[in-house]
Amino acid sequence: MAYRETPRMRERKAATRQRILAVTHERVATGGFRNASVAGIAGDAGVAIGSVYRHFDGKSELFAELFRNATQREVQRVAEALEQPGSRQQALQEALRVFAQRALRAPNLAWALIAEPVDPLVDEERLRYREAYARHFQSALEQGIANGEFAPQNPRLASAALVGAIAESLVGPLSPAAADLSQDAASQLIEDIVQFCLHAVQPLGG
Amino acid sequence: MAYRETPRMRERKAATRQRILAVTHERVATGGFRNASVAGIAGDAGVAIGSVYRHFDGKSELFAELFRNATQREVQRVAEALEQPGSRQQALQEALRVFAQRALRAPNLAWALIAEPVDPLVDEERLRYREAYARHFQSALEQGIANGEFAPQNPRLASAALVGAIAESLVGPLSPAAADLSQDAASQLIEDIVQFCLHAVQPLGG
DNA sequence: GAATAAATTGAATCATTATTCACTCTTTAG
DNA sequence: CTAAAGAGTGAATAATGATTCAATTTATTC
Repeated sequence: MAYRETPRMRERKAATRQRILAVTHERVATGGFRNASVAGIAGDAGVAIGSVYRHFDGKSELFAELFRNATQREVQRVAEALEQPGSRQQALQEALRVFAQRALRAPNLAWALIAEPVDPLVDEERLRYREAYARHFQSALEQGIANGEFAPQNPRLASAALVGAIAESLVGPLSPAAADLSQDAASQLIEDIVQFCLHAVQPLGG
Repeated sequence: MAYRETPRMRERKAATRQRILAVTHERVATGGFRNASVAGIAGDAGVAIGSVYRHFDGKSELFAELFRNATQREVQRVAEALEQPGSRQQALQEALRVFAQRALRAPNLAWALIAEPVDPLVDEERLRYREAYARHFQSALEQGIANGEFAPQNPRLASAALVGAIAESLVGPLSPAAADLSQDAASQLIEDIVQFCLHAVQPLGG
């Protein structure tokens, strides 16, 4: 026998794998999954096309893993905001702000994660992603409804509607490109959105 | 000279053109623009592939025209509801209901019109479509804000958020497939959505 | 019926991308 | 240094789907 995988090689391979994921992220964040061809990714990562297939079983698997990584981070941030003890209104407000801020900072990425059609493997991940959001928002809404901080309503639907309202406001073609917004205008937009969403779930009494 | 276009032929051509548009609509309503290949369209319409190109300059133009037709109808319905005189709340409620009902009845079409990425020509039309919606919703909101029926808010943003909330609630993967809903469940879903949206724009006092 | 012009056809072509695989290059162990 | 085994390569292949166009058919006029 002669060749055996060493820690050195294992690390190097892991680094390449990471690099491929990183440049894919870059491409998706710039122009969506459509913009992420295998040839382009390989080029950006400085490896041959075939090498991408050495690290991933195929484009779908690469995309699915990327999606999982990216969304995990997003959901994590929102979940943290919602897990703050105390007023459900304040927790929801903060979570919405986090969601909106992150989406506004990377609108193409947000769109790719929320809505862009890609392929069945990614769709599966997306389902999990949405369910994760729904779980968090929904439970905060349920708690708030129970303690009177929010109006009685269908929490599952409201959670979807909140996500939709934010997504459309931020990434829909109606909104000016995020890049063109001044810092102030961006903050104002986020505050408007958060206000709209909070208002939507609050009891009519205030 | 010998051949000259006669009314008979003109009609026949127009009929074929219409048939192509109709089967394209059918396909888009079933599985989105992705499902509408030129070969499939030609087959459905009972003409050769090449004939599609006799009636349309290309797939993009065919799609753009189809999109224009389909959205015109949608916007028209919503606009009619909003143009009812009297309470802005009631008008908005009715318009939201119409929007939601139509989207729920043809969720794939709704998704194709609202969000599916297709090509730049369609994107242009989509921009107009959204602007048309925005104009109508926005002006109703502005009137309602002015007369105190709605809470003071950014009407442009609220209009986008309303569209997003409905779209996500209805066509997002969280919602069960529309086909599986009983008549009652569908009505309930629509009422919940309308309630959410109305609540979002109402003054806190009620 | 013959001549003409337009309409129709669909196989061939072009374009785009994912995927493969025979080959070369590197790394490792002895 | 050499042999073995894995890693890396990228031209070739495969799959999909839009578009073209030479040949054919059909409609019209005289």
